[in-house]
Amino acid sequence: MQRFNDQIIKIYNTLSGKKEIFKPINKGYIGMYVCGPTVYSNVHLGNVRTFMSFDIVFRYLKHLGFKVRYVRNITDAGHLENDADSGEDKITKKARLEQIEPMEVVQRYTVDFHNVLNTFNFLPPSIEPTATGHIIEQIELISKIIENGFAYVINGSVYFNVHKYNETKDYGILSKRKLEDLIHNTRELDGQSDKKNPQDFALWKKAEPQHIMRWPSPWSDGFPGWHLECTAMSTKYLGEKFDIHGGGMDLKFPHHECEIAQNEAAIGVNPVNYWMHANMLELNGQRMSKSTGNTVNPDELLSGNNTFFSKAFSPSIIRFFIAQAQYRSVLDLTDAGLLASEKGFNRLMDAIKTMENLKASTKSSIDILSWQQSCYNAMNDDFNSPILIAQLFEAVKYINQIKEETETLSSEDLEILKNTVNNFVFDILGLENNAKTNTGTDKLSGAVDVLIRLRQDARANKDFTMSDKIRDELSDVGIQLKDGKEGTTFSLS
RNA sequence: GGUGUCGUGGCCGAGUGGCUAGGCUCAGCUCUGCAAAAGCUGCUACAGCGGUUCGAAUCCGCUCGACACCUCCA
Repeated sequence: MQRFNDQIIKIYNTLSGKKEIFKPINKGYIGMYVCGPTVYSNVHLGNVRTFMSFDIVFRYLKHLGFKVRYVRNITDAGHLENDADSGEDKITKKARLEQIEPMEVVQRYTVDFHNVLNTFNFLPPSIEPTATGHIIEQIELISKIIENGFAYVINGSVYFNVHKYNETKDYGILSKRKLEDLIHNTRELDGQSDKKNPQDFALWKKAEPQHIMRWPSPWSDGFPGWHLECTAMSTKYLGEKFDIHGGGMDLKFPHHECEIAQNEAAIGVNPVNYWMHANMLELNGQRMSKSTGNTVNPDELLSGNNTFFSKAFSPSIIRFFIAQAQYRSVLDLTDAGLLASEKGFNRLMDAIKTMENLKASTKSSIDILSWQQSCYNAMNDDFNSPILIAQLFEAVKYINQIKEETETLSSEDLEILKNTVNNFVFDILGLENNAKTNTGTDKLSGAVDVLIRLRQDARANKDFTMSDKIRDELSDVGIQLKDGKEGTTFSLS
């Protein structure tokens, strides 16, 4: 269904600093590239937030009927510890520390990454290319940049000439930096450098003799620079110019700035129409940092096995918590915040369960179509998921009111309500109803229904000791009974 | 030091020149055998100080404060 014809999407473009109306290069098709992880350690929740933001973008665009090619790379080589020549490739360093083959590092943390994303119900990207799988493309790209005069070779390494580039192009166009300021503020790094200027960055690094990850090239046996892989792979799979490029805020400079420079230097075009940057996740008001221990891994949060949180939280509750903030805002992960999200999430899920059994009326007292459009409006406005969730709670109110018979919906409108809620909650936000996915739920509900009937009998006989005993003991094992006009229902807490 | 983002009610978090999201918490009421759930109602905020405007939390300036980036980072 081509719903996109009816919707006007606005995206906050880092390049312009404004919300812009989104127009894909080819009608109905979207090319989207998001910088994936460097697989040298376990992903943490900050990573999860960024990728989740773009997962929701991907899901929404697909829902609208766009054909989206979503490319998210795996950086498995070339990402240096720092910019000095002594800087070691992150993967190589980890391999040396753990005394294993670099590709074992890559394998281990790629698997971890995929496991975590599966747990959080991510949609897989269309293509997930690796840096090591595109060495040839990267070498070709470097050759072009050298040919065009924007890079130089020294001692087998190739560096991008930022100063030369800035003479005719704008280095800093994305991050709003001026080369002048960078020159004055670049910190002196230890170790001697082959670079002509500290602002120059590596396109190809000659490998030291002990370096295991190495490939032959016209300049030396070595490995590609980090910024290069994204340019090579985005060009290969999305073309010289594509629609959306996403990533974490922290990649804006220098990584994304360098991507633009490389593309301009090699091909002569700015590669991306819309740059999107997801903001950081904090833990208890402070930046997540491995060095200070202020960090929590997904499995620690899901198992409750950590020192920060009072209990374990399910993946959907974390997803819901993240979606309650706009992707461009800093979000603070706290126990109180997660507990509040858990309650809200459960209320939403209870309402969805209630919704399935609602009775239609002959007339509608609610303007369901205008409510439905407000859901789209929320997402159209730079993927504003918190507003969408506010609208979903409007629906919760409607559902309860219809159940209480203070509002009515025709069968046609009731279908619209159901479809819209299900689309936005499950397909677009990617939430999962935990009760639904529990195995054996049918048998469980059968058993609970028996207890509910026994309790009804007891209540009819005014044997409240017995009825309360049933209620309280079910509550103790996490089953909560709810008495309503239409009888008693239950939910799992 | 430079660049950028931001300061919203008890908490979390949207929004943005006039119609003032939502969640959680709290209080009251309705319903109920009692609870819970649900519904209804209440708590009316935008750091401070100036300015622009008929009107600003929203625009401009200053002050104070927070954060990010400038070195690898989602």
